[in-house]
Amino acid sequence: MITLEDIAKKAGVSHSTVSRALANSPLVNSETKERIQALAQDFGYQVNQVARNLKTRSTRTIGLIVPEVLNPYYPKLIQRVADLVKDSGFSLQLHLSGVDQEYEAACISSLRENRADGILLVTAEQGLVARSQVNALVNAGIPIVLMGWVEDADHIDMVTGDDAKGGEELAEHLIKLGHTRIAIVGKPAHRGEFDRVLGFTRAIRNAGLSLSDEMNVDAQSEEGVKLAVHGLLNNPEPPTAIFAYQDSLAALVYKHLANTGISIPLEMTVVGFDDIDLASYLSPQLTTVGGHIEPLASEFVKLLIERIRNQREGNEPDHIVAIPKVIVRSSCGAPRTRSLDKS
Amino acid sequence: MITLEDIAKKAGVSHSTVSRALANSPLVNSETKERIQALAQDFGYQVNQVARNLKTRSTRTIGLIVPEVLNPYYPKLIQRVADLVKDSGFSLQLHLSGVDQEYEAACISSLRENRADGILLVTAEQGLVARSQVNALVNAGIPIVLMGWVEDADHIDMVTGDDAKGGEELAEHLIKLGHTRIAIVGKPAHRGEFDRVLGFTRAIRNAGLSLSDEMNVDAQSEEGVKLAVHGLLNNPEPPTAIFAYQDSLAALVYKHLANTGISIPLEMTVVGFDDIDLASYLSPQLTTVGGHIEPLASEFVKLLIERIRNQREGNEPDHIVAIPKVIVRSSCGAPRTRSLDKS
DNA sequence: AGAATTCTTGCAATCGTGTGCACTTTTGGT
DNA sequence: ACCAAAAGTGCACACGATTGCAAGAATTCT
Repeated sequence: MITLEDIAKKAGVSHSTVSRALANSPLVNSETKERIQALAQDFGYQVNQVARNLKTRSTRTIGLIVPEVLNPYYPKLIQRVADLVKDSGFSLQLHLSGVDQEYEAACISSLRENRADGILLVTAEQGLVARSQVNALVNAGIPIVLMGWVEDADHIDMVTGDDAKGGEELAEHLIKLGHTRIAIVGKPAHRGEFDRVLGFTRAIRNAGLSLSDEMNVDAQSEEGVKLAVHGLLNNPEPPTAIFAYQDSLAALVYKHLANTGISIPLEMTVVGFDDIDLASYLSPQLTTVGGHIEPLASEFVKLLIERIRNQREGNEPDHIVAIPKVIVRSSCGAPRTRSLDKS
Repeated sequence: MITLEDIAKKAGVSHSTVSRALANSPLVNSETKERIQALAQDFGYQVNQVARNLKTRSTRTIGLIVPEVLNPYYPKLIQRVADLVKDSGFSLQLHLSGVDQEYEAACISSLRENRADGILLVTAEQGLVARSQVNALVNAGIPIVLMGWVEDADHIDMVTGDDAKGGEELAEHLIKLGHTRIAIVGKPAHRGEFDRVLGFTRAIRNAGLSLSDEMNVDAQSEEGVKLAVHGLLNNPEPPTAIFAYQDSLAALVYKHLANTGISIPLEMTVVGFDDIDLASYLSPQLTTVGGHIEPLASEFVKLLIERIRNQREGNEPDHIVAIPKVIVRSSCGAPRTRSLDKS
């Protein structure tokens, strides 16, 4: 690999001059500057960022830790974050903390050792696993922003989606359509999902409606959803709407309703949560809650980069909350009413 | 940030000894070694990989360049690659080359400047854009492996999925079921898709069947698929099977068949290509072609790491081909025949 | 006891850049 | 022509680690 020194020899100057010339410093004569730049170009000189990083004590790299990438929620986030990071002139170091989450701490360590300028940490179902490592970062003054739902983290910058509010608005949408018997299907695995249900049930109770236990069924596997749906349909008073609080579960609900010959939305309204791509591929397209990933990702990156740029001011940790929106598609109708067209 | 020197002072030894102690070198007395290790632990010493990388002229980092991450094909690949890279003791630097692909060259430059030990480059629809940069890498002896369909690249290591073979086997599957009038829907955007159709049509011709022009319709948008499906159904001799050569298109075909009241697979067989998650969420589950991402990713990483580990032997560039499999699900039936159960 | 060997440890150079400081050359003002 | 200011360049050190070599201390052997 060709170095500053190599170019210096060819140009008959010292490496300092080459360094300055390539940095376009006004300290070097414009003719020699051009000569050196041309030479570097010709010989395909590529700066050694490792050396530069060592000298300048900065890497212009930010680390992104995400649990996994198969759940379509995360790629959306990654794409957005990557674009923003790139636009800000940083590189992205991606780490997948894995399902077991043991690895989360190792990811943080790796990023520290590699002197990332800042860290974006997306917590997974278990919440914040590597709490002590994160605290160490904060104490060391290394910028870090969390994304997710983390308790007892007032001292850490954080962005969060307000799933409770989203659930609430979704319930209000159904109530406005006239539904009074609404079922909830799923099994909360993390704080966000728990909040969705919380907001949803709160809105239902606020509307003076009741939510009996048999309208609230656990289900996570394909088989579980099948049993849940059949159970609901066999109820003496079956629901007119089903809230599956993950889109992927809603897709399974679709499937089992189809097997039973029940039409959506004519005979049953179904809604989900997350707005993954699948939601608009389903037929009929699924009404769901989402749209907060983009603003969330923006704040996520923006906040971190501000911290990196000047750590001195605004020392108060920020907690930013994004409110998701109900995305109305064609899987909802008024209860037990036949409408004329289905397109 | 705390350095070797800091620990050395606290331990009353030189930084060389600390370095050796932390590397668990047999050159240092076991008692002092333990003392130093304990000290480093207590003070939370984190090695500066930047400095280490400079000295050792290796970063234990490999770069992965992928066009984007919203197409569900790529996350699957990324997850697999990330796991393998991690297991081999490397870090992953992810770059998204973007849709315009101008940025591909910039990604390569960045990875070179950061002295990545090797580069995994997934080409996009346009094929290999940054050809000159890749050639420069090869000339400089920097390990790089391509994934995709690249012409005139005999001198570069490459892994490729044999889409033609996959298309062929898919066609044979349909022929075996008894189909004779088969339609193809889509619009080839890159070499892989082109190959799928090529293999598919070849198998059809080899079976002595014909493929008229009106059975081969362009479509890529939702509207396009709608028109295509309606056109096919209104044909005097409509097809009994439709091959949509991306799963996402197949999903649209599903939707428009449903709108027309045609049942899959009783009245129409539909098959796709890619095996994205969507394929098994559809109802009925979609028969498609896939399963080669995992082996492809494995070879991708394995090849690169072998090149990194010892560049001397096996200087012949490798071209590895993975053959995808037909994944039979429930969207296929015999033509125009009513079967008894639909599960 | 003296010499040879083995253990430990420190010194100093190195990786490739960036940059303060000193030094030389050029410019400009009188 | 002389001197002050400005411009251009190189020297040398620093960033934080690794590592060959030498040297001192401890051990073993004759």
